[in-house]
Amino acid sequence: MVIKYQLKKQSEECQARVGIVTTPHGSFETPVFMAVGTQGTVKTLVKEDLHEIGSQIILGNTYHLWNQPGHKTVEKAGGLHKFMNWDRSILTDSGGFQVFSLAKLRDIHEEGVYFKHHKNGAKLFLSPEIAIEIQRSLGSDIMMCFDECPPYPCSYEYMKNSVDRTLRWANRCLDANKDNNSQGLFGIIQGGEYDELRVYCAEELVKMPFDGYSIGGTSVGEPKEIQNKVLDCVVPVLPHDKPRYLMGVGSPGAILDAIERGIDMFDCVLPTRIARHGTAMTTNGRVIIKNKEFAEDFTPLDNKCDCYCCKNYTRAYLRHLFKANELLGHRLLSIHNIQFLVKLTEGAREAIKNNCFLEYKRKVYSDYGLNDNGKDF
RNA sequence: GGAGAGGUAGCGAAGUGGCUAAACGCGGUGGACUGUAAAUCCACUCUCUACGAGUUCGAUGGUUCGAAUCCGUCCCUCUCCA
Repeated sequence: MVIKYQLKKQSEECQARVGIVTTPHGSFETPVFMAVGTQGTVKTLVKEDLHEIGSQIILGNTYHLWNQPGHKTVEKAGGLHKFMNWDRSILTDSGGFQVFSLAKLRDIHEEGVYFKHHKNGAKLFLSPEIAIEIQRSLGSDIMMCFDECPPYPCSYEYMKNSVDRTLRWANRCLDANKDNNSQGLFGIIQGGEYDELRVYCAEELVKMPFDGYSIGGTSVGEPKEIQNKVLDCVVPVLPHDKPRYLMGVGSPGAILDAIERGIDMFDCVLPTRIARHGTAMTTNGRVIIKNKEFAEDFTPLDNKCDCYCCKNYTRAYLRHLFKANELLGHRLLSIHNIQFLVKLTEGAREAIKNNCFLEYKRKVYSDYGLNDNGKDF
C-alpha cells in the first residue's frame, strides 16, 4: 500500500489517537488539519508560508483543476506538486463535493454527473473513472473516490439510493485505479444523519481495499449533535490500521469533538475563507477584525499565538488593511487561521500522548468561549 | 457685466405633481461563512419615547386636495464670454 498508517498512541480516555501517515511525499502526524488549495493554491499563501505554519499536507480539487487549467496541462507541468511548487503531501478531492455545492448546475445519473460549467455553461461529465483519471494526472498522494455529497436534510429513501450509488461508484473508482501503485485512494462514507445507513456504508467500504476511510456529507447544515452521533456509530466500524478523515470540518469545536471520537484528518475552507472575509479564530474566540472596537487596539490578534501575523502586526493594523481593502490583510489572517488549526491539532496530539486530551479539549472550549449548543467557532 | 448649467440624505447620483423618507453606488455599522462558483453574501444606515410618530430634497413665500417635482423672490456653486 502506498499510504501507510502507523498508530503511535491510543488514548486511554477516549477514541482519540495519534498516528503517522506516510505518503509518497513525506509523512505527517495525525490528528492533522489540512489547508485547502482548491485551484492549486492555498489562497494568498506561498509554500514557505505553509512550511512556517507547519502544514504537512494540503488539498487540491479535481473538478476545478480539471476545468482550469485542465488536468492534462498539470500533467505536462510534471504533476500538481511541481506545478504549484509544493513538495509535501497533497490530497485531492474528487469533485464529489461539487455535486453538492453546484447542485443547481448538475444532474446525477448512474454513469456519473453532468454539470453545466459554473462560468461558461459548458456541458461537463464527471464519473468515477474520469475523476480517477484526473487525479492520476494531477499526481496527488491521496485521491478521493468520486461520491455524491447529499444535502441536509435528506429523506431516508433518497439517502439510501445515494449511498448505494456511492458504493457502486467506489467500486468503479477502485477498478479504474487497479494498476496504480504510486497514489493512495480513500473511500467516502455517506448516509447523512441515518446511523443505519452510515454503518452500512462504512461496512461495505471497509470490505474494499482502500488506503483510508473518510466520512463525508457532514457540515452541510446539520446540527452538531448529528455530526458527533454519526462519528460515534461509524468510527467503530473502521479498521485501526488506516487513517480516518472527516471531510470539510474545520471549526475548532467540531475538530476536537471528532478527534475525541477517533478521527485523524480534517480539511476545511473555513480558516482561509473567513480570513479573507475578515474573521480570525483566536485562543479567546472569534475576532471580526473589521469591527470598530479594534481601530486602536495595538495588541496582537492572538497574544498566545506565534504565527507570522501575530508576531509582527497589531489588530489595529489588520483592521486598517481590511478597511482599506488591502490584500495583505487576507494573507495575514489566512496565515493566522491556518496556523491556529494546525496548532490546535498539534496540541491535541501532545495531549493524547500525555493522556490528557479531554482536559485539553475542555480548556480550548472554555478559552474560546464554546459550548455544546452554540456556534463552535 | 453678459450667456448658460446647477444646488437631493456623510459623499456621488436618480427622481421633475400623488405609488417618495426619497432608486442606485460609495462610505459607515453589525452579521454570516465548514471536502472554495466566495477579496463573497446579508442586514441596518434623517430623527425619536421606534411594528408607531416626527421633520426633510439651498432659503423663503406662493399655486394645489396634494410639491423634491409648478410659480415668485433671495442665497450659493460651476462653465463660457467680456
